[in-house]
Amino acid sequence: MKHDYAEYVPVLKALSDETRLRILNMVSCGEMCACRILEEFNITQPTLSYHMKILTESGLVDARRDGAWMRYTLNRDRADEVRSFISDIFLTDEDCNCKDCGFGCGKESKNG
Amino acid sequence: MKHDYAEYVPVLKALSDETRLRILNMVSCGEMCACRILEEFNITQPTLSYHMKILTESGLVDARRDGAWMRYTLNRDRADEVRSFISDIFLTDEDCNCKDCGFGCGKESKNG
DNA sequence: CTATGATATTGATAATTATCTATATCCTGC
DNA sequence: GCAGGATATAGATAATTATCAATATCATAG
Repeated sequence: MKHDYAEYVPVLKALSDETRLRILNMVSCGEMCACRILEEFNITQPTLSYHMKILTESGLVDARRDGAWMRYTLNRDRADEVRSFISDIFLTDEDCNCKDCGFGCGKESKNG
Repeated sequence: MKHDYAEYVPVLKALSDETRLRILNMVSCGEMCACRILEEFNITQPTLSYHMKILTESGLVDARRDGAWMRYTLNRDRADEVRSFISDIFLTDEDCNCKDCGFGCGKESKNG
Protein backbone atom coordinates (compact mmCIF):
# COMPACT_ATOMS: atom_id res chain seq x y z
CA MET A 1 0.00 0.00 0.00
CA LYS A 2 1.28 3.44 -0.87
CA HIS A 3 0.81 5.93 1.91
CA ASP A 4 0.13 9.54 1.19
CA TYR A 5 2.10 10.75 4.14
CA ALA A 6 2.08 14.44 3.28
CA GLU A 7 -1.69 14.46 3.03
CA TYR A 8 -2.03 13.38 6.65
CA VAL A 9 0.54 15.71 8.16
CA PRO A 10 -1.93 18.60 8.67
CA VAL A 11 -4.48 16.43 10.45
CA LEU A 12 -1.76 14.94 12.65
CA LYS A 13 -0.56 18.45 13.45
CA ALA A 14 -4.15 19.30 14.33
CA LEU A 15 -4.06 16.43 16.83
CA SER A 16 -0.76 17.40 18.39
CA ASP A 17 -1.96 20.22 20.60
CA GLU A 18 -3.48 19.75 24.02
CA THR A 19 -6.17 22.41 23.58
CA ARG A 20 -7.31 20.85 20.33
CA LEU A 21 -7.37 17.35 21.82
CA ARG A 22 -9.65 18.65 24.55
CA ILE A 23 -11.85 20.38 22.00
CA LEU A 24 -12.12 17.16 20.01
CA ASN A 25 -13.14 15.30 23.13
CA MET A 26 -15.77 17.95 23.82
CA VAL A 27 -17.30 17.77 20.36
CA SER A 28 -17.19 13.97 20.51
CA CYS A 29 -20.07 14.36 22.98
CA GLY A 30 -22.23 16.09 20.44
CA GLU A 31 -22.70 19.39 18.70
CA MET A 32 -21.28 22.29 20.62
CA CYS A 33 -21.11 26.01 20.02
CA ALA A 34 -17.94 28.05 20.08
CA CYS A 35 -18.92 30.10 23.09
CA ARG A 36 -19.50 26.95 25.14
CA ILE A 37 -16.11 25.55 24.15
CA LEU A 38 -14.48 28.86 24.97
CA GLU A 39 -15.70 28.63 28.55
CA GLU A 40 -13.54 25.55 29.12
CA PHE A 41 -10.26 27.23 28.31
CA ASN A 42 -8.17 30.15 29.44
CA ILE A 43 -7.72 31.43 25.93
CA THR A 44 -9.11 34.41 24.08
CA GLN A 45 -11.88 34.18 21.49
CA PRO A 46 -9.51 34.75 18.55
CA THR A 47 -7.29 31.94 19.77
CA LEU A 48 -10.25 29.58 19.91
CA SER A 49 -11.26 30.70 16.43
CA TYR A 50 -7.74 29.86 15.26
CA HIS A 51 -7.90 26.38 16.76
CA MET A 52 -11.37 25.72 15.32
CA LYS A 53 -10.12 26.71 11.90
CA ILE A 54 -7.27 24.22 12.15
CA LEU A 55 -9.69 21.51 13.27
CA THR A 56 -12.23 22.20 10.54
CA GLU A 57 -9.57 22.49 7.83
CA SER A 58 -8.15 19.16 8.96
CA GLY A 59 -11.59 17.66 8.35
CA LEU A 60 -11.91 16.38 11.91
CA VAL A 61 -14.60 18.87 12.81
CA ASP A 62 -17.60 20.09 10.85
CA ALA A 63 -18.85 23.62 11.38
CA ARG A 64 -22.26 25.07 10.72
CA ARG A 65 -23.56 28.51 11.31
CA ASP A 66 -26.76 28.72 13.32
CA GLY A 67 -27.72 32.34 13.46
CA ALA A 68 -25.02 34.21 15.25
CA TRP A 69 -23.46 31.01 16.56
CA MET A 70 -21.09 28.50 15.11
CA ARG A 71 -21.83 24.91 16.01
CA TYR A 72 -19.23 22.21 15.73
CA THR A 73 -19.44 18.45 15.47
CA LEU A 74 -16.88 15.71 15.24
CA ASN A 75 -16.58 14.25 11.75
CA ARG A 76 -16.47 10.56 12.60
CA ASP A 77 -15.70 9.46 9.07
CA ARG A 78 -12.61 11.60 9.07
CA ALA A 79 -11.70 10.41 12.54
CA ASP A 80 -11.90 6.82 11.32
CA GLU A 81 -9.80 7.66 8.32
CA VAL A 82 -7.09 9.11 10.55
CA ARG A 83 -7.23 6.10 12.85
CA SER A 84 -6.82 3.81 9.85
CA PHE A 85 -3.90 5.78 8.56
CA ILE A 86 -2.11 5.59 11.88
CA SER A 87 -2.76 1.87 12.11
CA ASP A 88 -1.39 1.38 8.62
CA ILE A 89 1.78 3.30 9.30
CA PHE A 90 2.63 0.83 12.02
CA LEU A 91 1.87 -2.26 9.96
CA THR A 92 4.67 -4.11 8.30
CA ASP A 93 4.10 -3.05 4.77
CA GLU A 94 4.77 -5.20 1.74
CA ASP A 95 5.44 -2.13 -0.34
CA CYS A 96 7.46 -0.32 2.26
CA ASN A 97 10.30 1.66 0.87
CA CYS A 98 12.91 -0.49 2.58
CA LYS A 99 11.69 -3.94 1.61
CA ASP A 100 14.90 -4.68 -0.22
CA CYS A 101 17.24 -3.77 2.58
CA GLY A 102 16.24 -6.02 5.44
CA PHE A 103 19.70 -6.03 6.95
CA GLY A 104 20.29 -2.58 8.23
CA CYS A 105 23.29 -0.75 6.89
CA GLY A 106 24.52 -3.64 4.79
CA LYS A 107 27.81 -3.60 6.64
CA GLU A 108 26.73 -6.05 9.27
CA SER A 109 26.75 -9.79 8.99
CA LYS A 110 23.36 -11.30 8.19
CA ASN A 111 23.35 -13.22 11.43
CA GLY A 112 24.54 -10.31 13.53
CA MET B 1 -12.33 7.83 31.36
CA LYS B 2 -9.91 10.62 32.14
CA HIS B 3 -7.55 11.33 29.30
CA ASP B 4 -4.02 12.47 29.94
CA TYR B 5 -3.93 14.72 26.94
CA ALA B 6 -0.66 16.45 27.70
CA GLU B 7 1.13 13.13 27.99
CA TYR B 8 0.29 12.26 24.41
CA VAL B 9 1.11 15.60 22.82
CA PRO B 10 4.81 14.77 22.29
CA VAL B 11 4.07 11.45 20.59
CA LEU B 12 1.46 13.10 18.38
CA LYS B 13 3.98 15.79 17.49
CA ALA B 14 6.40 13.00 16.65
CA LEU B 15 3.80 11.67 14.22
CA SER B 16 3.08 15.01 12.58
CA ASP B 17 6.10 15.22 10.32
CA GLU B 18 6.38 13.57 6.93
CA THR B 19 9.99 12.48 7.36
CA ARG B 20 9.20 10.80 10.66
CA LEU B 21 6.13 9.08 9.25
CA ARG B 22 8.32 7.61 6.53
CA ILE B 23 10.90 6.54 9.08
CA LEU B 24 8.20 4.83 11.13
CA ASN B 25 7.02 2.99 8.08
CA MET B 26 10.61 1.90 7.40
CA VAL B 27 11.19 0.55 10.89
CA SER B 28 7.78 -1.13 10.80
CA CYS B 29 9.47 -3.57 8.38
CA GLY B 30 12.05 -4.58 10.93
CA GLU B 31 15.18 -3.41 12.62
CA MET B 32 17.07 -0.84 10.63
CA CYS B 33 20.27 1.08 11.16
CA ALA B 34 20.57 4.83 10.99
CA CYS B 35 22.82 4.85 7.98
CA ARG B 36 20.29 2.81 5.98
CA ILE B 37 17.48 5.16 6.95
CA LEU B 38 19.62 8.13 6.03
CA GLU B 39 19.95 6.85 2.47
CA GLU B 40 16.22 7.30 1.93
CA PHE B 41 16.16 11.00 2.63
CA ASN B 42 17.74 14.18 1.41
CA ILE B 43 18.68 15.28 4.88
CA THR B 44 21.98 15.48 6.70
CA GLN B 45 23.10 13.00 9.33
CA PRO B 46 22.51 15.43 12.23
CA THR B 47 18.99 16.05 11.01
CA LEU B 48 18.30 12.34 10.98
CA SER B 49 19.78 12.05 14.46
CA TYR B 50 17.39 14.79 15.57
CA HIS B 51 14.38 12.97 14.14
CA MET B 52 15.45 9.65 15.66
CA LYS B 53 15.76 11.31 19.03
CA ILE B 54 12.21 12.64 18.77
CA LEU B 55 10.96 9.20 17.76
CA THR B 56 12.81 7.36 20.53
CA GLU B 57 11.83 9.89 23.17
CA SER B 58 8.20 9.55 22.08
CA GLY B 59 8.51 5.83 22.79
CA LEU B 60 7.50 4.87 19.27
CA VAL B 61 10.95 3.63 18.35
CA ASP B 62 13.45 1.62 20.36
CA ALA B 63 17.14 2.16 19.78
CA ARG B 64 20.02 -0.15 20.48
CA ARG B 65 23.67 0.30 19.89
CA ASP B 66 25.36 -2.45 17.92
CA GLY B 67 29.01 -1.58 17.79
CA ALA B 68 29.36 1.64 15.89
CA TRP B 69 25.82 1.46 14.60
CA MET B 70 22.48 2.40 16.03
CA ARG B 71 19.67 0.02 15.19
CA TYR B 72 16.05 1.06 15.45
CA THR B 73 12.83 -0.89 15.79
CA LEU B 74 9.21 0.08 16.04
CA ASN B 75 7.82 -0.27 19.55
CA ARG B 76 4.52 -1.94 18.76
CA ASP B 77 3.22 -1.69 22.31
CA ARG B 78 3.64 2.04 22.22
CA ALA B 79 2.12 2.22 18.75
CA ASP B 80 -0.94 0.36 20.05
CA GLU B 81 -1.14 2.69 23.00
CA VAL B 82 -1.18 5.70 20.69
CA ARG B 83 -3.80 4.11 18.46
CA SER B 84 -5.97 3.46 21.51
CA PHE B 85 -5.58 6.99 22.71
CA ILE B 86 -6.64 8.41 19.38
CA SER B 87 -9.62 6.08 19.25
CA ASP B 88 -10.64 7.13 22.74
CA ILE B 89 -10.45 10.82 21.97
CA PHE B 90 -13.05 10.34 19.29
CA LEU B 91 -15.38 8.26 21.43
CA THR B 92 -18.30 9.88 23.12
CA ASP B 93 -17.03 9.96 26.63
CA GLU B 94 -19.20 9.60 29.70
CA ASP B 95 -16.78 11.68 31.70
CA CYS B 96 -16.20 14.27 29.04
CA ASN B 97 -15.76 17.74 30.35
CA CYS B 98 -18.91 18.99 28.66
CA LYS B 99 -21.38 16.32 29.73
CA ASP B 100 -23.52 18.83 31.55
CA CYS B 101 -23.86 21.26 28.69
CA GLY B 102 -25.43 19.26 25.91
CA PHE B 103 -27.04 22.29 24.35
CA GLY B 104 -24.31 24.45 23.06
CA CYS B 105 -24.07 27.95 24.35
CA GLY B 106 -27.18 27.74 26.48
CA LYS B 107 -28.69 30.62 24.60
CA GLU B 108 -30.41 28.51 22.01
CA SER B 109 -33.67 26.69 22.36
CA LYS B 110 -33.35 23.02 23.23
CA ASN B 111 -35.05 21.99 20.03
CA GLY B 112 -33.16 24.42 17.82
C1' DC C 1 -30.80 50.84 9.97
C1' DT C 2 -28.51 50.78 14.27
C1' DA C 3 -26.88 48.65 18.48
C1' DT C 4 -25.26 44.44 20.33
C1' DG C 5 -23.44 39.95 20.69
C1' DA C 6 -20.86 36.11 18.27
C1' DT C 7 -17.28 34.97 15.40
C1' DA C 8 -13.39 35.89 12.04
C1' DT C 9 -9.37 38.33 10.46
C1' DT C 10 -5.16 41.13 10.90
C1' DG C 11 -0.79 42.24 12.61
C1' DA C 12 2.55 41.62 16.06
C1' DT C 13 5.23 38.64 18.90
C1' DA C 14 7.11 34.82 21.56
C1' DA C 15 7.89 30.02 21.45
C1' DT C 16 8.82 25.96 19.03
C1' DT C 17 10.54 23.24 15.24
C1' DA C 18 13.44 21.65 11.36
C1' DT C 19 17.49 22.23 9.29
C1' DC C 20 22.31 23.13 8.49
C1' DT C 21 27.57 23.44 9.55
C1' DA C 22 30.99 22.50 12.70
C1' DT C 23 32.54 19.77 16.20
C1' DA C 24 32.48 16.22 19.70
C1' DT C 25 31.94 11.48 21.17
C1' DC C 26 31.92 6.64 20.60
C1' DC C 27 33.44 2.31 18.55
C1' DT C 28 36.53 -0.77 15.88
C1' DG C 29 40.68 -2.29 13.72
C1' DC C 30 45.35 -1.90 13.39
C1' DG D 1 46.75 4.78 21.36
C1' DC D 2 45.53 6.49 16.70
C1' DA D 3 42.77 6.76 12.38
C1' DG D 4 38.48 6.45 10.45
C1' DG D 5 33.66 5.61 10.31
C1' DA D 6 29.04 6.18 12.73
C1' DT D 7 26.38 8.87 15.56
C1' DA D 8 25.42 12.82 18.79
C1' DT D 9 25.61 17.53 20.32
C1' DA D 10 26.09 22.61 19.93
C1' DG D 11 25.10 26.82 17.85
C1' DA D 12 22.88 29.43 14.32
C1' DT D 13 18.94 30.31 11.54
C1' DA D 14 14.66 30.11 8.88
C1' DA D 15 10.08 28.53 9.08
C1' DT D 16 6.11 27.48 11.57
C1' DT D 17 2.97 27.80 15.41
C1' DA D 18 0.25 29.68 19.32
C1' DT D 19 -1.15 33.57 21.30
C1' DC D 20 -2.92 38.21 22.05
C1' DA D 21 -5.02 43.02 21.20
C1' DA D 22 -7.39 45.47 17.93
C1' DT D 23 -10.59 45.51 14.47
C1' DA D 24 -13.76 43.76 11.02
C1' DT D 25 -17.70 41.00 9.67
C1' DC D 26 -21.98 38.75 10.37
C1' DA D 27 -26.57 37.99 12.43
C1' DT D 28 -30.50 39.37 15.29
C1' DA D 29 -33.49 42.34 17.77
C1' DG D 30 -35.63 46.33 18.13
